[in-house]
Amino acid sequence: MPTSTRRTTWCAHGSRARSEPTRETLLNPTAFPRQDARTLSDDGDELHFCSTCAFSDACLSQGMDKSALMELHVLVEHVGPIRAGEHVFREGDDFDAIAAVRAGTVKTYVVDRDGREHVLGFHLPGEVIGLNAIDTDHYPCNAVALDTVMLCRFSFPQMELLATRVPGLQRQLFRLMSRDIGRASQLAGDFTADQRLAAFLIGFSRRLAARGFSPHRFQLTMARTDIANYLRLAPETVSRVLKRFQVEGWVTVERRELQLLVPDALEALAAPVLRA
Amino acid sequence: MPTSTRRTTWCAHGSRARSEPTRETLLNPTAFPRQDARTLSDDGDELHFCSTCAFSDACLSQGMDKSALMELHVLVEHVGPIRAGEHVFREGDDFDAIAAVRAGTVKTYVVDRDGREHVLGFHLPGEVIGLNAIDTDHYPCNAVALDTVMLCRFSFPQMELLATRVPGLQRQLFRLMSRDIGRASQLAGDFTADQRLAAFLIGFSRRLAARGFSPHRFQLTMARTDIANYLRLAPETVSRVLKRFQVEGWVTVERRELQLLVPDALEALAAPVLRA
DNA sequence: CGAACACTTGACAGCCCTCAACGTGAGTGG
DNA sequence: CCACTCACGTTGAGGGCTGTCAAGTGTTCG
Repeated sequence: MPTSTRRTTWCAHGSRARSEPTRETLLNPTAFPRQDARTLSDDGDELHFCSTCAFSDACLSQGMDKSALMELHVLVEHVGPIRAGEHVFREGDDFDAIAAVRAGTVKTYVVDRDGREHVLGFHLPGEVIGLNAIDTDHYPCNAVALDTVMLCRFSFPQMELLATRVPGLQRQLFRLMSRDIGRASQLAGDFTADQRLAAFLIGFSRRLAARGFSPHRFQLTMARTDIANYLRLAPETVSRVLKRFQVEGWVTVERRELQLLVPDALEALAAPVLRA
Repeated sequence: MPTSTRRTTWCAHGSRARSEPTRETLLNPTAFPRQDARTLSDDGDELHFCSTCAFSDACLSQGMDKSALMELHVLVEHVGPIRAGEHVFREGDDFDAIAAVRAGTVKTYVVDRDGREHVLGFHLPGEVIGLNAIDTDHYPCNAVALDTVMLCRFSFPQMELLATRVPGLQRQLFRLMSRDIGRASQLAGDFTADQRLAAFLIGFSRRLAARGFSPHRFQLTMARTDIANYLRLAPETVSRVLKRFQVEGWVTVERRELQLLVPDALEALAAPVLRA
């Protein structure tokens, strides 16, 4: 019943923000101690937010003043941990918030009426989910945690309001959405299985690198089936192509542990997809 | 040279705005006379803009006050006519404006390094182009007129600025971009040629209907090759499937003139694609 | 230890792309 | 009015990529 109105399952089974701000705290942002920790796993409880956060660019580089920064900070609601298999939201839920992934991987997907699952995307730390729900006021897809996930939740009505006062935030939202448009269309092309998988691996590697993780050795947090449903291939094809890459000596694959030995070869394959 | 910085070709061969506002006019929005004409081919020289415009919803329904409406109106620069085959912008051009199609059809596409053309979308009257350029500050694709095109051009920096003062406009921009994300991902699925073409025809029909045109009988403004490159099919396949639809008695096709006889049959086929 | 699940590997078939040739309509110039 | 050109579209034959089906292996978890 996709048309029914129903409450979001946000944080349905996860614990709430580890230190839920009291109303007094909300009105007194200075209560948050300033820290300079910039580790990948920081919990965001400082003015500069999580260093991995998609909004940190907006905050730090766009000349956002301190008061605006604090206002954004007050909006944040820490959600999690959400365990693997638990849903962040489901298709048809009322849209009321977007979220930045703080840790873990979120998969967004839809199920068509034939029961086939279509994976829309995998969202890594620092990336934002929920932007495609703005148009219809309902989430048009499901979002599920692939491993243990921590989120920064932002009420969208409040975010919208703040964006009118903070041009840097508005601009960052525009950029994020614009980026999603491009990313969504890049896999729409008719590419071979090899090209698709190479593009997936290179894209994954680049996104990890952008957040400070190793681009050469990383873990695939999703099942082969998920990759297949994302790339519009059969799971068997994913398996076969990965094998072929391994035989070529371009990668090593051990369960979900992946190592890129010859990134250039994959880049060459992926070129038409990534820079189509 | 996709990395080179180069001026946009906006209105490269078309005539400029028919009544370019003077600086005084810009500062005196009341100089624009109010009109109530709401025809599909109105030229937008009134407060309510073209009735087909994607922003008219934002203006009229979101409670935008009169002064804000006038400010938006002042931003509009009428561009055209642009003749078939002329480009609105090209990949790599500096991004400085978005545009609403006022009349005609615009095709956006990219050419990969193998020389193959990938059509990203067809943009009908009332729809907006250029939103996917915000992220990189350069247009990531080409935009070409398929027939005689008229545009409403909006300087994006000015639009952004105005959006901070007019929440309704900001919201409309968010909605438009959110919609594009969804639309871009819906053809990413692995569907049969029949499903893709049915979805294309139904989608085209619906979009025309939304702007007041006949949903049952319309003209395909693009070549079979364009449709094929959009749906990731071979032109021959498009031809064959269209033929099959015609044999089934679902449509009549005469060159680019198309008539939907049994929309339900096509809807059924397209269902997995449109509401995947 | 057994069951469920994820993943791999193999055989086969089907959809659609490729290649090729032909038909058609619009525009041009004689 | 007609011949010509050219782009666009159609139709046919053949082959390749990848999906489907099936069986087997390895891993996790109860």
